Amino acid sequence: MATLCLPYQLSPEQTEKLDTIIQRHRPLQKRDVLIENGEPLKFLYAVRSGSLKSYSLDSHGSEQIIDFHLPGDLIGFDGLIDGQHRSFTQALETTMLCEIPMQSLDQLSAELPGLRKQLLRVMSGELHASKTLLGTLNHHTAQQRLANFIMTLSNRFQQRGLSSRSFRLSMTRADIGNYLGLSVETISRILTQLQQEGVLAVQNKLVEITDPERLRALAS
Amino acid sequence: MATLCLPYQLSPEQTEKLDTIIQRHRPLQKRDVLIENGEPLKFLYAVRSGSLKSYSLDSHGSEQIIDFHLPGDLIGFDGLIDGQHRSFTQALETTMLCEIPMQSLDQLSAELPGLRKQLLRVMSGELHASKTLLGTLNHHTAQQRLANFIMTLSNRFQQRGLSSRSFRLSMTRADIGNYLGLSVETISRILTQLQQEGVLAVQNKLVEITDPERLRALAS
DNA sequence: CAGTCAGCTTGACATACATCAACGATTCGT
DNA sequence: ACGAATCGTTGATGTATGTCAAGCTGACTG
Repeated sequence: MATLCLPYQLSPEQTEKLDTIIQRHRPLQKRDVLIENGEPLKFLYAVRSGSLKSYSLDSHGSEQIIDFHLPGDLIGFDGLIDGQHRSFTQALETTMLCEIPMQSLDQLSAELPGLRKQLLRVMSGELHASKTLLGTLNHHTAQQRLANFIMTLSNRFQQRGLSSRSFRLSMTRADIGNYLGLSVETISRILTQLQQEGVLAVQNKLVEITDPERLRALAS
Repeated sequence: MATLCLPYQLSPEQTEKLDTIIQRHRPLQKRDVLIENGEPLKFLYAVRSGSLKSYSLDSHGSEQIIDFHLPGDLIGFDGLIDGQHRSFTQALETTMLCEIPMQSLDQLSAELPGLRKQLLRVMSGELHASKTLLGTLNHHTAQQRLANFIMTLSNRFQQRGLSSRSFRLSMTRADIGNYLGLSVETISRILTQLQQEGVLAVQNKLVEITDPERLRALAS
C-alpha cells in the first residue's frame, strides 16, 4: 500500500515499515471537504485517485485557489509550521486517499534517514514549484499562463504513468481562472483560440494536446 | 553564534551542538553573487545583516525575482529536492552570513528531533508564504500588491526586533516591480500616491509608515 | 423525461496597467 | 570631486484583460 500512496524510491524494508502506519481513507464525493482551515494537523493525505483543490478565503470570504492535487500528490505540508492546516481542501470528483498519521511519520522519520530526505525533497519540490509559478504568473500573458497550466498538468500526469496527451480537467473553468488570476471568460476564449490554432482539441472537460511542440513554445 | 544565525527556540544543549557546525561566511558586497543556479547544495545560509534577492532566468535570459532575504532568513531550501540550487542569489547591499554545512545539519537533525521539527517548520512557513503571495498577486490591484509588500516587510522587520515603522528598501523599484509583476513606473506612481494620501512618507530608499491602519486596510 | 441550474461561450464595452518617451536625482568609479 | 551610469519620476498613449450581458449546453433531479 505504501508504494501506492508514496511512490518514491524507498527500500523494501522501509516500504514495509511505512505500510504499518498508512491507512485507507473513506472515499470522498465531489464537493466533499477533506480539510477545513484551522483544523489540527493529524494526518498527511496522499491522493490515490481523483483530484482536489486547496483554497483559502480572503477577508471578503471569496475563494483563492492555491493548488490542485492529482494522484500521487501529498496534501498537508503547509500545516507543519504550527500544526494547523492553513487552507481548505475539497474534492473535485470522487476521490480515494491514504491517510498518514503525523505522529507515526515523525517517529518513523527519526529511524529512516531515507524517509527523512524524501520528505524534505517533496517539500522542497513544492516550494520550488510554487515559486516558479509565481514567476510564471507575474510576467506572462493569459495565453502563456494557460498554456503553462496545461503543460504542467500534462507533465504531472506523465510522471504518474497516465496519459500526457489527453486528460480530463476535473476543475471548472472558474477554478482555473481563479488559480491563474484570470476571469472565466478569458479562460474560455483562450481555450477556443488554442483549439482554432490546432494546439488543443477541447470537448467540455476533455482536453487533447494535438500539437505538444507549439504548446510548449507558447508556455515558455 | 547559533542564536544569531538560527534565532529559533532550541534548548541550550541543542544550540551548543549547532554552534559546532556553523561557520561565519566572508561578507558580501552589493551585487556579489552568493549562489549560482545549478550549483551543488553544500551549505544553507542564514542572513545576519544586510539583504539579498533570489531570482531565476527565464528562457529569454531575463530575471524573475523569486524572493528577498532579510536578516534571520534561511537561504537554500529550494535546492533540497535534488541537491542543486535552483536559482541565483545576489546581495543587495553589504551583507553578513552564516554558513551551515548540509551534511552536518543532516547528521545533527537525526539526533535532535527539535531541530528536525524546526527545519520542517521553516520550510512549511516558506511554502505557506509563497502560496499566500500567489493568491495575493493573482487577485489584487497594483496598489493592494504594493501595500501588501510593504506590510510584509514591516512584519518581517518587526519579527526580527527591528523597526516596523520605518525602514530602508534595499532593493530598487525595478526589483519590487519585477517581484510583484508590475512595471517600475507603476511602483513609482503608487508610492507617490500613497505618500500624497498620507499613508507613507517616502524619501528615496527610506520608507516610513505614517498610517499603519490604512496601509493594512489597503493591503487586504 | 422534462425542468432546472450550474457551467460554458461569445460579444460589446470599460479600465488598469504597460509601454514609450523625456527628464531629474542619486550613486558610483576614477 | 567630477562625469557617467544607474535609478527614479512624471506624462501621453495603447492594449490586454476585466466586467457586464445574453444566450447556449450538458448534467442532475424529481
